[in-house]
Amino acid sequence: MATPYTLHPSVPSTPPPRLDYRAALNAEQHRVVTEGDGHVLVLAGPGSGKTRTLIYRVAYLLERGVPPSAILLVTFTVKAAREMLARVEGLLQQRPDGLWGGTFHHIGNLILRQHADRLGLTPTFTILDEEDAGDLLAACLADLKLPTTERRLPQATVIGAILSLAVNTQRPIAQVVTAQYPYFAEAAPILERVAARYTQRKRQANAMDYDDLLLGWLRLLERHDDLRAQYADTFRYVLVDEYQDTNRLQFALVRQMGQGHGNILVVGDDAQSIYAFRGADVNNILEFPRQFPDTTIFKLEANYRSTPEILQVANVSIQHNRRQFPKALTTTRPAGAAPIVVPLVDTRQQAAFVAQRLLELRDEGTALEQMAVLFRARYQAAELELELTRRNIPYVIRGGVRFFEQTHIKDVLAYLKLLVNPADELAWGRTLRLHDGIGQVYAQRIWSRLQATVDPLQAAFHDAAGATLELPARARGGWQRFHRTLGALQLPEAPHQPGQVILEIVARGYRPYAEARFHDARDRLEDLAQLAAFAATYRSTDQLLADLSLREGFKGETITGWSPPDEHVVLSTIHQAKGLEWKSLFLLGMSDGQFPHPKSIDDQEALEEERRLFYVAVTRAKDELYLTYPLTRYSSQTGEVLMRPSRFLQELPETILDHWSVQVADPAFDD
DNA sequence: AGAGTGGGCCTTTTT
DNA sequence: GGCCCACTCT
Repeated sequence: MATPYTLHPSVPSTPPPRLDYRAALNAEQHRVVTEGDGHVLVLAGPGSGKTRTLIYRVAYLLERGVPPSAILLVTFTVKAAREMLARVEGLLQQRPDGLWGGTFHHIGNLILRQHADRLGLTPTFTILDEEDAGDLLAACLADLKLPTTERRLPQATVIGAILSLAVNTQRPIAQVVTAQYPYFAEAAPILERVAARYTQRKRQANAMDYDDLLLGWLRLLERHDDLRAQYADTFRYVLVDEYQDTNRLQFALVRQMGQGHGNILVVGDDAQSIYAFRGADVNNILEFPRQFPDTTIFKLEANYRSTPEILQVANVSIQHNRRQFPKALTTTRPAGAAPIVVPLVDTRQQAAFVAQRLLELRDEGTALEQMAVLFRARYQAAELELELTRRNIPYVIRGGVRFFEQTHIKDVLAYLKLLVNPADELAWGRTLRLHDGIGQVYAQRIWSRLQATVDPLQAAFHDAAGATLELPARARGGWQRFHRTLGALQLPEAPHQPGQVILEIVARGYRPYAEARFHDARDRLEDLAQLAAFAATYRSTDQLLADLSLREGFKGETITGWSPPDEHVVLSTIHQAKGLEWKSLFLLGMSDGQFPHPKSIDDQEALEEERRLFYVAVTRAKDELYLTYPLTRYSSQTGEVLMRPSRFLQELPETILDHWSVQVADPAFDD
């Protein structure tokens, strides 16, 4: 049996105090917690205590004697799982050891490591991230040796996106292409061939991409009666958070995991379904009662977050959507101020206004922590960032480059990968190419020689001179250096602890390489030291690699010594703000042509999704909401273009909004 | 031919 | 703010 996700090692503790569920929950939440058996759909509006309800449900089950290992709690992100388990621990004064909590991918990984052989892999399989998948796809494309001039083909990364969408939505490739990428319609048959080749090469490399973690998991259950029985026996309660953002493949998994016991409780809000672009299907939640006809529906409609004025804007707006569960959110909070619409001359003025207002609010006593600025698309924050820097207002922009996706991190991890999984051709290629004289061509040649042997690691180890590799002098020098590093890592006295292995790799060769290649080598080497320190908390390298592959964590956020300035305002896309709340909220770019996104306006489904995004944005605000938009936009062709307010504003009655007319002083200097 | 620079353009993102 | 592409210089 897999080791399920746990927060900490087990520690014995005294029996917890029995919880007072009545006092902690409202009537409806209480019903969910105590009557949540069978197929249950919990429609939880924003700010309705959804997470609270879920953790009390888990606590309730545990208190009633359900073993933690019989509970499967699936969340949208690793972070959400961690937070929930920590809160359950806080409630029960006891670690819910053995509870299966995490993302679909996380659970899939745990299960697949146990039964990799059934899929023709070994338990040390590598997990490919999107970049790796793209690289392998590019190689597959090359395998097909297509005449380059003949047909217009998507880039490897685009092919990756198409294949991924096909898997996650459980649709044929041709259908995905027709619907989402019509300009590549005639390439569909070639994409099928690329996909087949890709599957083959992944198996050869003992590798799975993210989608395989779900697909492989489903296949295990569908094709192996013993495993289906085993897991039906293991899990007696399945709880799924953020159900509105699940896709069809995930639905199939939920259904499978719920077979037998029939205890599937899903929590979500159809009005907050905002991930269709990556395969989420709002029909999962809308159709849940039809998929499981004995479903009990609970509605959490009491909002504890926003003022009535803010909630009214959200409620009125979302009513313009057709397909949804009817709901009537009510707030428990006293009246406040109406949301404020603020037109500005242009995006610069918009940035200046926001910066100025942030400072005013801070002077009036609102900490920067309690304020955030949201936007539809990342680039919309560029001017604001300049303005905040100019005015010395500390900020944190959520997202950005992920720590583990940076080149230098991936370079070093590639060494670990090939040690754990010597079939991993991407790891070989990547590490080989770090050496002088070895590029795409010679890396490929070396790998094809190694691949032909029984044990590539041993083969590499035994050919110090590269005698069998037929390399030119310069590449042979690179090979010898590579060989020395590899050899040092395989000596009996070589470190096994992953943190030390990383230090060894850096000391052996990556340091000089990084110094020569990166102008910011010092920072990157510091990152690697942080990585080593993080890795030192692991005993086994394969565990480390699996965790890293399935981990969110942005540069600066997770394991580096960097931490945000004490006081800071948050800048975030609306998508990344889901689930969060702030006292004062700014929403930028509320103009037609920016929000809703122009590509969505001709498609009812897409437009409704944009409106849900607006709904998510508005409901992040507790007390104050500023909706700003620039009146003009510059276009290289037509010059200055006048813009109208977003249709999401125009479709609201004037009376529920306040309107400001402001003039902001231009900053004195331009840069 | 290949690297270096500048301008235009931009959905959204987790694993 | 960053990426991609085009254009230019070596």
